[in-house]
Amino acid sequence: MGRAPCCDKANVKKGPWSPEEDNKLKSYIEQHGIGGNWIALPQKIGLKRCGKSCRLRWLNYLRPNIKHGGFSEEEDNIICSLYISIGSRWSIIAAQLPGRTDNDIKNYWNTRLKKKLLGKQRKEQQAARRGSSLKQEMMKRSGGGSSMVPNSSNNQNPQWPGMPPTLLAPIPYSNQDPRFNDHASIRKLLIKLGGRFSEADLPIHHGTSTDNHFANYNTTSTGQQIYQAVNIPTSSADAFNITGSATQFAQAQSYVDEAAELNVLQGKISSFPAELDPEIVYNNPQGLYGLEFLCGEGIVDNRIGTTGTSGTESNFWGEMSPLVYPPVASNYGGMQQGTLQECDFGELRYHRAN
DNA sequence: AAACACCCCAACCGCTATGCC
DNA sequence: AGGCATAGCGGTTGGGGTGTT
Repeated sequence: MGRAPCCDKANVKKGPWSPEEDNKLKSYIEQHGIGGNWIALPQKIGLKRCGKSCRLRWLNYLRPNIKHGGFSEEEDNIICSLYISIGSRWSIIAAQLPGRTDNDIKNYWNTRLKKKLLGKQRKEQQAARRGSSLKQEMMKRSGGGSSMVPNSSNNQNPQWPGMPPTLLAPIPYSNQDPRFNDHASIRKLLIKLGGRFSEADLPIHHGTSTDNHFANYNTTSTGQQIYQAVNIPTSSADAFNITGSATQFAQAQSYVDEAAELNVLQGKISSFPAELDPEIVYNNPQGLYGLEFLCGEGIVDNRIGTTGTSGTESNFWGEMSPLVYPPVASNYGGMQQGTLQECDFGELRYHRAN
């Protein structure tokens, strides 16, 4: 048995809005407000539209101070940063971008930013391939060596000191690869890239005027930017420039609180190289199983090659890379006593207990 | 110039959250 | 406390626009 429809579908107009309909809706709301009931609104003003449709039209298009297109570099970074930290909560992301609607950001992400990101990934992969073949060539000339043991001089990742280079090895990419069709994978990829991408990485360019803002894209921006953007809210609610409703603020704040808690948790994990000996990780896949969510599946994929790929939002927080969340010591005690026990991090509890 | 392919975005759909009775 | 109505959200779709062959 399905849910009762919100309106009489037969007597409701669908499709694009006409200027007349827009005018009716806009002038009514400007004079009388919404009146707390979107469902009743279309009848009041003689519109043959569903209340939901009116609401969407107002929020996404007619509302004052709405911006369309022309996303700035700063907005790109904010979107990417928040996507890393909270995923596809478009309404919350929109609350951080004055004049932007969740629908707009969602569309922008799906049509532009995601592709930009994948373009970057492809480039890195090509670069890595080139580097890898060069390395093989040098190995041949020098008499070779064990591929199983990383060279000590190579054992640091320049971008993330202390992190074995293997952990950030490029993930094989193809357009058809289903791994890149889900949000979790994209987010991991974004984290891996440190949020860096430039216009040059954009595989497709439409040449519209709205693309101009990419012209000055700072290609030297680093994961630090992402780190800052993501972490600012955890230290101060003021940093969240809430332009939405009080509800949105409360909701956003709750995510911020969650993120702050995760900071603590991830802070513990982020000392991975010291506390989780890479040797153990590499040589003991069973021990790692269940922990991949703390390090990103790509890590396990690359090194061990066996991991479950649920790819669902259910383990959303767990999928966040510790790279994004540096240690925050102050709340660690509380985290140990409180949140951790309530979280369903079975494997984590297991490893903590052992 | 026409046909086709691809992209973008407005709008829809279905689900969950919330508030009220 | 439970049920219902509405609001709000995120995923998806379809049509128009633009680029390519």
